[in-house]
Amino acid sequence: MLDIHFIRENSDIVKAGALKKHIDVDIDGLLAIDDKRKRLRQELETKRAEQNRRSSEIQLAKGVEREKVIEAMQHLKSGMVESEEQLKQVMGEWQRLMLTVPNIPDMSVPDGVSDSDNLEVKRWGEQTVFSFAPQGHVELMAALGIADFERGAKVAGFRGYFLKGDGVLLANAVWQLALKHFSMKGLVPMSVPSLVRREAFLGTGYLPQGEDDLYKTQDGDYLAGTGEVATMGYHMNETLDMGVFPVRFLAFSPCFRREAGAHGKDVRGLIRVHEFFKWEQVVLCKAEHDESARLHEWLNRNTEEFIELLNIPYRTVVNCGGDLGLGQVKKYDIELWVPGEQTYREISSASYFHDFQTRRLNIRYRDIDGNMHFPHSLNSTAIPTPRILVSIVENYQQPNGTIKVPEVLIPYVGKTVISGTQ
RNA sequence: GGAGACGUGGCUGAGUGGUCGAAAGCACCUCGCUGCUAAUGAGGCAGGGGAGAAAUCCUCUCGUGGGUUCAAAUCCCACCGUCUCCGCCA
Repeated sequence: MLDIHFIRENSDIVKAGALKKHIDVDIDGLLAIDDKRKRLRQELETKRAEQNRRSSEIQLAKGVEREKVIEAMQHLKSGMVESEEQLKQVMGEWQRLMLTVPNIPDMSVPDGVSDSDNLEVKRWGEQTVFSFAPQGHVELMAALGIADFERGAKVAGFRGYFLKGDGVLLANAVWQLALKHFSMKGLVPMSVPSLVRREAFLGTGYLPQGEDDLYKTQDGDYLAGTGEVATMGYHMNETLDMGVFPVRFLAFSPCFRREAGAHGKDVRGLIRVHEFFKWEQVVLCKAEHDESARLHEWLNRNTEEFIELLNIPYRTVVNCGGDLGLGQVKKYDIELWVPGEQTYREISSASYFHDFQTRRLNIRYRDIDGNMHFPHSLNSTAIPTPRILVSIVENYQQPNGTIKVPEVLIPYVGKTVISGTQ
């Protein structure tokens, strides 16, 4: 959510921002409603002031005088009911519109409509060259018996999967290495809920617009698609001490995604699944743009370093306006080389939001002068499993269909080659 | 699933119809005292919105939303949340 004062004073910038994000929003409509809201409020406040004045007179008045004032009050009050009703209606509309106003993308965000317009800003490592015809991860893993997609579908339905034997070891090894790598950066590990109340989804900006992408329980809670939701909810409705910044969390959680709009996409394998696990970096910092931008680079670099440890070729893109979420100011995606598809596939997403989320979540802090501010928030994937396994097994495959274990994972996997689980 | 209790400022916690946006303590800030630290004295200190150059003034907020009343933190209703006990259970 943006500050209404900011929207009023910078309506051109807000409109341009929405345009860049290809999001339809009625700023003029909002401003008209806001005028109405201000006017009604003023009227009502004048009447209330009158009421309060009279009310204190009643306390002092005695006898007949008192009766007279009370009667006058009754008239005054009936005149207020209508204004109150009107204001309530206007407020409802106002709030609904406020939730639709997107945050403004940074100057450095390129124009574009979809992820195909994202701009590559970095490329690391050589695309893996094979002396044989490389296989895709589905065939590789199924043949080794470290994943089972057929039974996955039998039991869990479309996009279901089992990991098995060394597939589990591999996933576990990634988790452990991630825990070590990201903790050493100063992030505090946290195991966070996936089953979360609606409030935190509204606060992070996943609702009200993203209802279709979420699984909902019969109790009205939702299954989170990312640990970001619970982690941002952690300090919801709190006033923080300035000394805590930057707050840096490393959240681990199961993630659930309906993939409602992705029916034809990535129908096989571990790229797009309904249920996975993710380490997520979440940061709160002082309300300063430079600090946000600096930490954004830092978060993204943390993940790049992790991929470099695994020694998998990747590229980093800066997402175009049309590929940004409602609250995001700027976003980097890291994409790993997937030999089976001869393309780079997204593994990570790092974004910052300024105070868009903290406003909605009512997270505040007091500065040295005692003034209240909404801190800035950022988040970035640390690493998701099992998607990361796709790039690991495909890039590390050998002619005989076995998988070399990446050097850094050997201590955790306990072997150098994955040669099959029966 | 059954029964009950509770929800007040950054925190703890008092407050059962007007003089309450709210005692007291902690934390914090300013000034004073004090070689330093510690201790201590005086004062200040909730948030949102509006008017104003400012001082200040107006208004709303005691979980949320309704209701009663001239007047609600306080009474009534609904909802949300938290806790305790019993039952079940990994």
